Amino acid sequence: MATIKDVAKLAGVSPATVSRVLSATVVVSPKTKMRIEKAIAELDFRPNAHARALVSKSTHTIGVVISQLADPFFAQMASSIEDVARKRKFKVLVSTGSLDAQKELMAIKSLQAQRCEAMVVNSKALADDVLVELAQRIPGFVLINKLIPEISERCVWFDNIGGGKVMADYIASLGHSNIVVISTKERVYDATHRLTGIRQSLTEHDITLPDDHIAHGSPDYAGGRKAIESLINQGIKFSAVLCYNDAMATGVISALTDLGRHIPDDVSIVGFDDVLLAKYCMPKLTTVKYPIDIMARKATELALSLIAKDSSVIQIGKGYQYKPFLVRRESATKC
Amino acid sequence: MATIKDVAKLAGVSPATVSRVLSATVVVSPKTKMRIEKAIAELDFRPNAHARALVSKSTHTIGVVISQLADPFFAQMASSIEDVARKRKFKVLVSTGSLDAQKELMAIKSLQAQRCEAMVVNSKALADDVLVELAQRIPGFVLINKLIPEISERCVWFDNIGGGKVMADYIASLGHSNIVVISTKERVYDATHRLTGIRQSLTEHDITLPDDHIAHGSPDYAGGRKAIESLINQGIKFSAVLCYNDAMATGVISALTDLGRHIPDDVSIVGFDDVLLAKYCMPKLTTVKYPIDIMARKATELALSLIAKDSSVIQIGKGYQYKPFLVRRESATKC
DNA sequence: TTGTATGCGTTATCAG
DNA sequence: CTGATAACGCATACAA
Repeated sequence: MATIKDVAKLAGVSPATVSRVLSATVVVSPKTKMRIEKAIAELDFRPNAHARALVSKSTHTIGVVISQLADPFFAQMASSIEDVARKRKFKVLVSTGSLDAQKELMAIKSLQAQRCEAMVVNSKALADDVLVELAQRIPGFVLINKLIPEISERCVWFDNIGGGKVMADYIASLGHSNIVVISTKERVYDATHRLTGIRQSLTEHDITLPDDHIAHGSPDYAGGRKAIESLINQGIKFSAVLCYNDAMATGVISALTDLGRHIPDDVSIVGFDDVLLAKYCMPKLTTVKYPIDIMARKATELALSLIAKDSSVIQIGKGYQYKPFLVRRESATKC
Repeated sequence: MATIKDVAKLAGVSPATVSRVLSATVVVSPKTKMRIEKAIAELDFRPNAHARALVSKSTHTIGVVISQLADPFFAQMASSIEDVARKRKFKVLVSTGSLDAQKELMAIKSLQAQRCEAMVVNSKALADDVLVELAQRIPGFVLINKLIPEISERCVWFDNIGGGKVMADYIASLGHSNIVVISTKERVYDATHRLTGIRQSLTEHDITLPDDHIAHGSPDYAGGRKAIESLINQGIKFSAVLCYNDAMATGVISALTDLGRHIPDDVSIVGFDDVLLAKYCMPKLTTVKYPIDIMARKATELALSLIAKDSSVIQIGKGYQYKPFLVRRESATKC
């Protein structure tokens, strides 16, 4: 690929002048400018971003760390980040961290090696103190899935406990008292927090939730199926199912329907997240809204503002917590 | 951030020696090696990828161009690419091109500026000759959504015409003859090819498909709803609906169900793509499998092999066409 | 085994 | 307005 020297030679000027028309920061005579632009086009020249990064010490790149891209929830998140990044002329580097602390750290280190200026990370496995250290070391580091008090101004998070409450409150208000919970062990924080919220709410409503009314599974369709089947096989009776997420809820619906149970007449089901799926499935899911798109946008803007040189005002806030709310659709009804 | 010089100074050696332990290509005495590694850890040093790229002329980066990340289909594609890339220690740079030729070109140019060695692009809007030129200029360029004869060995594509046939053949074999098609105008190639396949099949079965039996909409849930509603409002009768994709199919199911029609007893519906959604919705979608995960893996491997220096054997094939097949689930039945 | 010097492609500083 | 020249951080050919 052609370099700035080639362009300079072809246009009969010095590399410095070519650089000037590229950055458009200094005035160049219209004549030579035209000549240079012609040479650029002719050679199909593209300024080497690495050389630029090296000398300018700025890469205009934002890194994204998520566990997996294929999950609609994370895809939505990545998409929102990409959207605001692109509008600000930032490139997006994606690194997946699975659910493994080692891999997550590798992902972040790789992003550091690329000299990403900003970083939005959804960490499932890294210890808090490691994340705190990382945040201190990396100026544009923003955490998107949890609050760590020491770096609260770098956190954007969702009130999962409140989310658990919302779903349990609703189902209690519908008159249900035989409730089961489909949870997961794979996304530690989220799941335990949601469960905590559920327990709080149920206690307030004087509804008991025995341990054997809680089943675990992988946080997807298959996991939902298996979990609800295990509950049924144990002979547990229930009129309402509170699910860790929408995907599991669809698995529950499917398993129950196969067994001849009607949703929501026989059993009410509440999901969590409100991914696209929730609107598409039948019956449409009543679920708890997790505004990941808005959160991802905010996180990206936060990360970008942290590294903005032109902003004289540095805002140190207390972070951004987002609240859940119920989306009433068709999968839950009165007992 | 610390540089190689800082490390060298701290370890009491020359930068060259540090570089040697980093690349692990030349033997360094165990003692100095240990000293250097200690210094690296102490300074939390990360080799600057840009400086490396500049001098080594290799970035180990693969670029991905897709129209949008939020769509489950593209998310799956990006995920598969990322997966094989990571296993080969390649970074992934994502650029979205919407459905606009200008933006797609911008996305590719940006990836070029980053000196991506490989590129997997799903182009919806760029003209074939532009793509051919791009492929010729960029060694690791692979097209994932269509065949362009001039660069067939750089193409991985799906037989959309065959896919249209598969769905129409099936619905015809079930005895349906009043068929409507829900298509879209937003993804030109795919949609017209699928429609072509449908027409071919129907002609073979002596079934007519009047133009007013074809409705268009955005390729999503809402588009499916609107399209089928417009058909109904026109008073068109049908017992089977062939949809451009699964998302539209769910919209159709929803609209029809709202109108009291039962799926599949009253109306049979066939989707396309077999995204996750198809398994989750109710009734589960009978659909045409589009093996995007396998295709994306293949495309990535192809792109990577194109730039592999160590492969003495260069395979010039005729590209990779993937065939559709029907996934029979619950949304279609005998007339 | 290790150190020195050079260059990768750009930008920025300083003269002219 | 334009042209040398140095510097960014690293890898490598060449010396030692």
